[in-house]
Amino acid sequence: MTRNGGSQTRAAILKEARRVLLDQGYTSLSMRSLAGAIGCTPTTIYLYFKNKDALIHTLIDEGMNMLHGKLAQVLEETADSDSIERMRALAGAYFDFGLENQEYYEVMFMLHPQHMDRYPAVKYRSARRNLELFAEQLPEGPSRPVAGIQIWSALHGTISLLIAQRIDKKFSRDELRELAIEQAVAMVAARPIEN
Amino acid sequence: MTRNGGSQTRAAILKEARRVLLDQGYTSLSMRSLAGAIGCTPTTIYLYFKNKDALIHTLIDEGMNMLHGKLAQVLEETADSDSIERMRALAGAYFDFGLENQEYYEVMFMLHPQHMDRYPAVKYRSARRNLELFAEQLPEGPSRPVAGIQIWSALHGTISLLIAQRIDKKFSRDELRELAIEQAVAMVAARPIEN
DNA sequence: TGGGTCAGATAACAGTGTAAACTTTACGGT
DNA sequence: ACCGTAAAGTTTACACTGTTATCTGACCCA
Repeated sequence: MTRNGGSQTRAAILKEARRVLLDQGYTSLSMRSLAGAIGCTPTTIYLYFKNKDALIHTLIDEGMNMLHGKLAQVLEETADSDSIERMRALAGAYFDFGLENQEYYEVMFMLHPQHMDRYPAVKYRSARRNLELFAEQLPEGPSRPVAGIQIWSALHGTISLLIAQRIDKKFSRDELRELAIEQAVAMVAARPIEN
Repeated sequence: MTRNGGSQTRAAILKEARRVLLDQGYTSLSMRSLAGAIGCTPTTIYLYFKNKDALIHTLIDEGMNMLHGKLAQVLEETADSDSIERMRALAGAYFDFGLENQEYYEVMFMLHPQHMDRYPAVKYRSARRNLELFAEQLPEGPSRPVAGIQIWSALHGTISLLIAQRIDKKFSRDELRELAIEQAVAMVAARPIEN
């Protein structure tokens, strides 16, 4: 490969990795095919990423930031609405992000924990930031954080089962989307659990 | 390998596959290590299973039957309870099955759709049977089937995020379990959506 | 002119799923 | 008792995978 000052190569690796991830899926993302596509040898990638997991972690980070950008935008657009309408928009945006960026969603939330072993704890910040946006729409109280997780989990359940193709095709995505969103909305109105 | 009449070998393959799946996890389940453990060559396995996916499909089937057995037992035990109590027990049993048989749960509901491509459509029956048990606890109506899916999805969301280790450890499993179950129960009491 | 440093390449190790061709074993019929 | 056949299992090979240790070549600076 012609030398180009390092950071350009790193960028090329990530660009191609994104492309493969979206076009062919995670399974096709191999260090060798990646190197072949950008015109370098596999070992060159190891100059910029400690290993394949580190590369994936970078993609996870990207995904988390994309998601945060989208959710933050929704919050801005619904600043004048009530918290129910805001949650409806937020849940809808999360759902759509998952299905429109399936391969990103997969590495972000579905990839085997083995690949997360070396995921630096610091980086979870960008992930947590996203979830807090859900919790913040809920009435204050000691159970607010866990209720935020619950909303997220339920949305994730539908999305991940759709992505994993475990739901009978006779159920339409729109139908499932609507139901998942309304369940999230219901938790905004619900009285917080006292304890 | 000493010859033993075929079906014994098939049984040995499945037994060892189960063991590896539960002890070392899906990632460690390789045709070669499997063959090594039962004392045959990798190609012998191909006499009994078309390929690795076919072997996994068999394990998925096993898991589906295990799950069905457990849920059916719960239904028997709660035959005299009301539908709310029955759903509480059902959801709890599903949740516990997922976390007590993580590796089974993974291949059943979380494994990449690529591995499902060749999963014979007929076999989905055993999967559907499980989900219908949820729907049957709901009030009758046109939206009953999809509401059953919704209950299942929400439960799956929490379980799969726990298995994938994407939930902050400060949230206890019991807390998340309770919340997930109560959300399922809430759908039994809810008025069905009229349309 | 000589070092040193950094980007990248070579070659190799250990592993993966899978297919074609080959060998061994067991059994049923003459 | 023998032999042919079919089943059961093995050998060998292909085309992949992630990863490492070692080596090469280019550039900058003293």
